[in-house]
Amino acid sequence: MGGVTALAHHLTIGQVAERSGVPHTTLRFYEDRGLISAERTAGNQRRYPRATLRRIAFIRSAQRVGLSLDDIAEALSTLPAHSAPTKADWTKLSKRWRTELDTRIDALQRLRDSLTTCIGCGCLSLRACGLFNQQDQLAEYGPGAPKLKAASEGGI
Amino acid sequence: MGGVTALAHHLTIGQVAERSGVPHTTLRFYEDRGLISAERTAGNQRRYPRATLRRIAFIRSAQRVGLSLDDIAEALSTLPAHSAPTKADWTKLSKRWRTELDTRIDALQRLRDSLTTCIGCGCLSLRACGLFNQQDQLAEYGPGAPKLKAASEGGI
DNA sequence: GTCGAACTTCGACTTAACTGGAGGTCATGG
DNA sequence: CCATGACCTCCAGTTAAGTCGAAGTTCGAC
Repeated sequence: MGGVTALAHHLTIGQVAERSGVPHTTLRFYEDRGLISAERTAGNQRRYPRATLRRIAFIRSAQRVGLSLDDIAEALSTLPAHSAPTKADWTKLSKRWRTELDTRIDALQRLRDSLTTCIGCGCLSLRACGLFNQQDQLAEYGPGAPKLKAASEGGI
Repeated sequence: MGGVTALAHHLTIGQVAERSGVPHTTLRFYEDRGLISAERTAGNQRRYPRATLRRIAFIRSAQRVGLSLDDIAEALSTLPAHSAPTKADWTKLSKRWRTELDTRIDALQRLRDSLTTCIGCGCLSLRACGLFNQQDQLAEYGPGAPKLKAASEGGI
């Protein structure tokens, strides 16, 4: 119960869980997957630097828009694990993701617009619309569960 | 092997699989989940109306942008299962999804822009940026695996 | 120095979305 | 009429992302 104090800039897992809204079980899971990391006390307990909160916010944001933890882990690997990222760090990350995010935004807009445009243009079959055409080109990039083997040119 | 003929506007599962690019196993799976349906021959084999191809294209598009099969199933339940959807059908579907899709597009753009904007404005902590703020509001809307229960406004 | 909350590991379970195999049935060109 | 390939059902396995519980350890306020 009492006041958990802990060295000002080192947060316990419970504190991080509370502040980030991410369950502590999930934080350990993220650690397993290499998304975050922590120092340990003499007694083997985790202590997180504040920068971790930022990392977690980023992870959740990226997840919300449909990116996998593997993709996110790869991107995050370019950021320093324990200190606050520098401008250069962000720029690097930004470059890698820009295209990927643009593609996804495009797909979403396409879907949304198809719902209207296809009606407007009378091509109810969708056949001439972006919806269909994208389908073919992005082909196996499709849905998201198992294997996802090849995955193409790696870069996210 | 030979020419699989079948009544012109009724496709076999193999034909649908080939034309849609979706494995036949997955087509049966989709049927279980109520996403598509088929008539049966006297011998109990599936025969799909052509409109099914459109449904499948829609399903895959929606999945690609991160919607769950449950969400998609719900939306599709407003469309006629066997005939081509009418303009009114599409309009109904469109209305239901518009907001949802807009929200997702927004989140994506926010993430993308955060990668640049946060650098530009110097708030490397992201704390003042959309990334963080959205987090709270969309809260439980978040990641996608099990339960998804209360989740609360945790606040990152 | 002790007591309870918070922490530790580890392994089993869950959900979503498939994927694959076994074992049997249907359809059709020769 | 029969071989072969496409189809059928059922069920078990996989991957991703968690989630839960047991059993034991550490922390820190009293």
